[in-house]
Amino acid sequence: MNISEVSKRTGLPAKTIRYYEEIGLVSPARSGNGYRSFRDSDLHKLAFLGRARALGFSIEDCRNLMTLYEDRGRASSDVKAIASEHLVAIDAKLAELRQMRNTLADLVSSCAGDDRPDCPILADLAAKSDG
Amino acid sequence: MNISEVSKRTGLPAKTIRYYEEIGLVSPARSGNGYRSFRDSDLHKLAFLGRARALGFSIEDCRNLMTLYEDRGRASSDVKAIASEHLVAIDAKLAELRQMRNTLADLVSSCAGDDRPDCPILADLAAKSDG
DNA sequence: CCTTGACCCTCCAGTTACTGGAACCCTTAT
DNA sequence: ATAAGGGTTCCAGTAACTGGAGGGTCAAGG
Repeated sequence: MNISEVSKRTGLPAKTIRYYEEIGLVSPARSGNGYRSFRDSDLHKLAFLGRARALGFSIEDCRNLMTLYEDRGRASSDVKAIASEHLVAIDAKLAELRQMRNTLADLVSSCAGDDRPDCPILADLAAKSDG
Repeated sequence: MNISEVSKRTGLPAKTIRYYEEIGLVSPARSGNGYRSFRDSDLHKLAFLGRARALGFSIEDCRNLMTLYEDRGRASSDVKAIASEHLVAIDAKLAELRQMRNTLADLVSSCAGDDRPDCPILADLAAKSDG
């Protein structure tokens, strides 16, 4: 299977697939002309990676998850540990974003948005808290 | 005022302040010994930048906001446009993160997390949807 | 046989917003 | 003289790709 077919089936850009090979996440065979020749197992791996990435796992997390996936003697606690840590990070990010969103939404709604210069958004950004 | 004092007052790392100078966001004077010599206006600008960055605005947004801030003839609509666009982006990011969080939380809670290999997390990542 | 178009390849540079570190200068106190 | 604690520049690295140049390969059509 050539790269464009794999790209179509996994939803990953060909560039990304080449990149994943470069960093050792997959190792497709090569045919005589130098083209990458993907086996079903490669396709599988790439699909796995795509889903893990879609859940926000870092490449290193993905690498570790993949290793666990291929280790029949793994402990599910190792998988859960990675996922739980990621969940904590997501929650932190969410809290931060929500905070930003609230502040920003307040500012936006308080700004007239007309052709005059007065602007609570700029006023807030310029505010010195030290009185 | 030397850089460490500015760093202390703005909460920005000295490295970051130097970086902001490098990309033209501030232009502190120099004293005879080559040290950066920050005026109050520089401090002001840096504090402004720090707050804008804390709201998640990109450096380019910050640059534009700063320009508007210094333009007495600005229209508040221009400021509002930048902020609104950013708000939309934040909302999109929030939606994406929430989705990830929900899926991930489900997976985490369904995993025993013991020393056995069976793991719904890996099962989900490996799932082929094409039946 | 030649060309055209759709593939594929490698390699290099750029993205975002810093951060770490090396190597070195300035100032003040001991 | 030296040591501590500032400051300086410049280079490299981070995360995960993405874009583009320059160039082979392959199948079909004339």
